[in-house]
Amino acid sequence: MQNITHGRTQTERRAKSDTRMIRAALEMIAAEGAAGCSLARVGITAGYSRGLPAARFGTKLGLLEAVMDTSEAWFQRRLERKLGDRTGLEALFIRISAHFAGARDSSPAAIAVYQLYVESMSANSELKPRMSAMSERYRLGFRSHLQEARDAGELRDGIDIDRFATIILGAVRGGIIQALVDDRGTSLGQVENDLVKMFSQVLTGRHQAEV
Amino acid sequence: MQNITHGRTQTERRAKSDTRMIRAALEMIAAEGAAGCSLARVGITAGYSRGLPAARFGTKLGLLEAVMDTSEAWFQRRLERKLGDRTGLEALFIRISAHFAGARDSSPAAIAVYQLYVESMSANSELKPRMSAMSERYRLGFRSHLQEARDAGELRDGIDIDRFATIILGAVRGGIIQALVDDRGTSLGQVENDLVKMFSQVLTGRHQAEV
DNA sequence: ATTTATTTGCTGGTCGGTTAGCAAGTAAAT
DNA sequence: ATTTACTTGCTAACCGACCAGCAAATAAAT
Repeated sequence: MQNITHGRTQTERRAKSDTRMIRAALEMIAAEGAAGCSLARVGITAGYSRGLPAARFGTKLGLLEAVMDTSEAWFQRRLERKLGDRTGLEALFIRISAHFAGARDSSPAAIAVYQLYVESMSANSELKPRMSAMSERYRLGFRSHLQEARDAGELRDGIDIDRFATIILGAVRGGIIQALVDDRGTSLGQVENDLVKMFSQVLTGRHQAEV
Repeated sequence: MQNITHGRTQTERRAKSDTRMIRAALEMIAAEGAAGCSLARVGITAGYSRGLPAARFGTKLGLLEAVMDTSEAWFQRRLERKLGDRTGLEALFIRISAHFAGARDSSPAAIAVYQLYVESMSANSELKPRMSAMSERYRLGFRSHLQEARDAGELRDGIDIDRFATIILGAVRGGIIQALVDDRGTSLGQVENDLVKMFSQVLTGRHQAEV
């Protein structure tokens, strides 16, 4: 094994091996699903031994949870940078775009999280509660923008913001998954555009200018 | 092993073991994903030996393909019965409901197919082309109703029926997956109702009577 | 109708490969 | 010197796939 530990301090060492292993796991999950992502291969692919992932994350579930946490943090950072101080409907559409952007960059992080998301649909998935909690955080993100939009008078009457937050998140995720299954990247932008236009019309009650 | 071969003819025997194994596979996939569905356990659970699934379906991929074919045929039969001779927007909404109904019945068939659907998102999934083809058939189902609706003058101007078929299928599947991940059955009906209302408004251009 | 030949449904042993997880040991930083 | 990062040896379990062979069902021959 070569000397890959150029970072001198222990904390740097640990951080470096952590990120390398997480990255390897992300790509492996994105390519073959969670089942195809084995602890041993993660260690080797990251440039370490086959035993390190188990030593670091304890169990495979621990590794998957670390993957989830890292990816969600990465998405939230990117989202906040894009959002700036925008609020209301404008922020809502930026948030929709951020979800699509994550998938469009073909960033393994986004694809892997979707993989884990859908796999947690299984009845007895150990990461189901954690995934459910993450979904609720995403949903509340949309909900907060809808609340801001209502306060700013941007919404037509009769909009149930809780229900619409659910619908929007579901439609966004469904569209992304569909595009990923169908053919990589082809219609992702198209679907994003159409969804934004549709929700704009539905939420405001009037048609938007054709683009 | 009990005498489970009450059907005397070979064709009956084969049919019986086929359906029993497919059913076992469906439940296993629904509960633990495709990876957790092993050939050996399928055989045992179905009441046969662990070697039969491999002898019958050849490979694991063969079993998964048989599962897909069976489930899609089941859904299509149910759908046609519900559709009757309805066309246009009415048929569109019935079709949406049929997708939700499949999931709501908690029928393992529906859940297993969703599981396979999302797992085929993986880059190198061997059943990706087959799943992609099935998605296209579903999409064309929605598209045909949109075409009928346009011919009947039910649609407002400016509706791209190809794009909308994509959007509708994605939103339906996304909503179902979300409900399955979140909590079994709670919001499935709610999401179905909201989606129908939303698409009704968007496609016709006018608000529907509140329910 | 009875016997014989052949096919078909099904069983269970086995093999090579992979897995997660643990324990013991080595290398590096403090 | 002691803690921390990391590697290696190992085990028990499981996987898909292949195989030889048994028994029931079917076809052919008598």
